[in-house]
Amino acid sequence: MSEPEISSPKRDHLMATAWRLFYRDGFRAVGIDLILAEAGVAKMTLYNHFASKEELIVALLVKRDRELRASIVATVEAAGKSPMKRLLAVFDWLEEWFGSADFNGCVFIRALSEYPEAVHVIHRTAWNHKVAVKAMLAELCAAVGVTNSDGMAETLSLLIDGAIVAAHGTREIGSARVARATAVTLLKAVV
Amino acid sequence: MSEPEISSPKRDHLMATAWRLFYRDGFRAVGIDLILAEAGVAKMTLYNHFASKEELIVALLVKRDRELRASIVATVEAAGKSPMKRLLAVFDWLEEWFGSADFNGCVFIRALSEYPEAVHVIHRTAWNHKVAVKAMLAELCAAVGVTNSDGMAETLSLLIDGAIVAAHGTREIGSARVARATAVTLLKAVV
DNA sequence: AGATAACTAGACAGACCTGTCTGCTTAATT
DNA sequence: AATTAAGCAGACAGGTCTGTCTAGTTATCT
Repeated sequence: MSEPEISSPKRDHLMATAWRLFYRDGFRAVGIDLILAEAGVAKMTLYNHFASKEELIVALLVKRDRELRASIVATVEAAGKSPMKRLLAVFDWLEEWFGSADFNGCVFIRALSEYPEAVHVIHRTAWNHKVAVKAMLAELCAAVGVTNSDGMAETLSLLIDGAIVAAHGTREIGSARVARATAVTLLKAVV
Repeated sequence: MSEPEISSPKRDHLMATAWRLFYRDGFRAVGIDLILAEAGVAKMTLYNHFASKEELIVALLVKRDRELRASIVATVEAAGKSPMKRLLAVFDWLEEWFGSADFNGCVFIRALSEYPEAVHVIHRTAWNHKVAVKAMLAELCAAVGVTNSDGMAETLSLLIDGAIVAAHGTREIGSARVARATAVTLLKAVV
């Protein structure tokens, strides 16, 4: 409800600061007061833009979902026309992400973890992202010529999420390459 | 430090109560006071057994790690002598776990998420579990005759953790079957 | 110049947090 | 019977949490 897409400098700045702190330390670990102090913004400004901390978190997840998928799409497009190269570009994107300086796991998996109840709006919002990514993968699989593109997308999703968890646990990029190599093996078997 | 393996009724009861609440709601979401109230135990009793909340959490993760791996081993042993059946029994174990009434994700992935910093003792303890499971998988793979058993174990770990995340997001057991079918495909290709 | 909207600082409520301390009771052991 | 260990209830400290409210300030628009 309420206007979902309004943008303003203060709102954007609050979201950027909140994102940085939440992603670094966790949603429950970071309080509103810290976000306000770091952003240099008054408390009522936050509560004029967001009804609650929960709504702020949901807005951040929705925004991050859009940006992340757009980033994947850009990498896929840059990979050229070959459907196979385009699909595998997702794993290259993954490897680059794991290697970035501020990588700290997947915020959606972490949101699922911090708000574990199935009915919680943050839990559901986080899972929506994974569903959307799986749909992207299914399209890329279909372009490659995979008959059961939904099934293959589901499998690739497992590999990707597993690789993200491993990268968070080890701080190494290797799991992206393992996932990619496994994807190649699986795709060779069906195309 | 301090005696790591002491067991007492009060300590066990505290750990059981704490486990239930932490697993249901999360580590940061559950306070010491709630655990004490639910357990019917005085605060000083808790702090006589554990130096801090953090130490309690670590003790719970270590205990859960032992129990969980023992449960997997039991399932593997019950699967008979065929190395392939024993390896695939892990995925049957997974499916049964996903279907259990109180399944609420993997507490280790959730601990990685709630304590995202690499150096945090809870983060490291949680990851230790994943390393230990991977070692189990490598042994089972070697018994099957997989040459690169460590590599295959790494891949299967990705599938398993991905399946856990998916089961937590969907509350459905299907991801266990997808992971199992993928494992069969991969194993057929190398054995 | 007057009105409107956005932002500010800061107090405030009421609850919760972890961890410590004290004084008392129970139970087992010697 | 005396000692020791374990657990009890509850106060306490010092801080943090989300969210509300007030009153004053800036800036824009008509």
